[in-house]
Amino acid sequence: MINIPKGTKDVLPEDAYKWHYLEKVIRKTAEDFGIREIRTPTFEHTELFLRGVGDTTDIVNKEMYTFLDKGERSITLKPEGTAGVARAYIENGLQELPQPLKMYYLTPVFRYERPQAGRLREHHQFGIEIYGSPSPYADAEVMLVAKTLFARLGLTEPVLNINSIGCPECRKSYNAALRSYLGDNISKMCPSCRERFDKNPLRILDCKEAGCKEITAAAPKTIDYLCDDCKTHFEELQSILTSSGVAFVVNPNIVRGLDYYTGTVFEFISSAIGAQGTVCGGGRYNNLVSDVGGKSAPAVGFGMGLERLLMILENLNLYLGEPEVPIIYLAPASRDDAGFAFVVANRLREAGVSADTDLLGRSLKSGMKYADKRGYKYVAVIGSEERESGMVKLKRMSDGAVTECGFDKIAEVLKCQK
RNA sequence: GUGGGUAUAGUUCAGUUGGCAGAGCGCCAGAUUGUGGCUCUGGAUGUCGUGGGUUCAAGUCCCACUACUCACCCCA
Repeated sequence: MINIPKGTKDVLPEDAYKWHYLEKVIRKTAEDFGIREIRTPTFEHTELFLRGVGDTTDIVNKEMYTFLDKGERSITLKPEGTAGVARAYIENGLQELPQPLKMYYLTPVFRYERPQAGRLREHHQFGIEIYGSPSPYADAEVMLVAKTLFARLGLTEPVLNINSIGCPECRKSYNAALRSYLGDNISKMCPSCRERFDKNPLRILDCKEAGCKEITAAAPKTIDYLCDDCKTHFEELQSILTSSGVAFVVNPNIVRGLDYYTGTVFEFISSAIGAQGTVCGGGRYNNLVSDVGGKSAPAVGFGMGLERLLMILENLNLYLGEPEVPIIYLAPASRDDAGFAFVVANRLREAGVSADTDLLGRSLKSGMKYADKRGYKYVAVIGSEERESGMVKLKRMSDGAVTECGFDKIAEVLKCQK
């Protein structure tokens, strides 16, 4: 028995319609904002993620699926969606198109993690990217896309948390302030915080240890150390959100774990799923394009976890689309009729009607049971009577109502009735 | 990488002080004429996670391993 790799999931035929529904609403929402799809490869050169995502992040340090291909190139399965888009933006000269350039993607992403509720080794993300606009309106629009999508799915619940972690300039003065605030207290904090102190002090704010939380409760906040430009940007963003009716809370502890963020960061957090409540996370990354070798361009975007989103919808019993049920089942009256039923089914498909017939040599009664369980809307028995008279009885399974028509009229009748 | 929980049929789960491996759901077939749902009858499906140990005897007790799961870290 070979089983499924750890942290991956099968989507079975009986559940696939939920994904189709989700993807349909997502694409429509993106397109309503004038955002077009971009598809980039599932794997990239490892170097892209080292430079894009950042070589101090956990994602790059311990979670990437990296291997040498047969040409000895170091290849990595994408651990997030943004770096590949940035690469494509540069490589295809998209900077020369009218800006801003608004793109979305739907993609699997891969991270070598210990799975738990809402966390997988392969999951799927919907992401959007706006390149070429430094305006806080772009930040706000990105958040509005997520909020609009949630609303269309019937969700009001994920709470928008926003923060600004400032540009590299603000960061320097902030890190100094934080280190001096923590001072001797750092020795009382958890081991990972002590490590963060040197490596990435910002992350200390994100610690969930009770003791650390106590110490950081009154710690300096990044938003109090913003340079004038960053400060103005963050204030304008908040007023745009307010006037657009997008509710939010300023959460100074949102710091994000990817190095490319500058300035605005945000998360939509849900309480409807386990401990992993962030369903959408993003922000601004004005240095990413230049970091991966392009001409500097401002950018803002988010990634949204589709498995988590689906989990929320399921937990809240929200609409998830309709199971895709076939229209008609042609039940052979006997084994001898199977061949004719097979031909009739094919004619119906050519006429644009989804049709099935028996492939197992079932009895008529068993065929009826099968059609009932599979959820066909109609059943027609195909046998000697029908062949002789040239007429079939279309039985509607919901109430047993029967419509009689000629073989050549089946498609027409079904199209009218469904 | 760290910690807790769990592991018996396709699935959800019972299984007593250690004594012949079970149920519900699902699946298949049937209940006289060519018609589903309800009901009834019958049937198939097991390396009791794997490997050791204790014992006359282990699904049950002990040890190790593996997998799953939840949580930490981190992220969506």
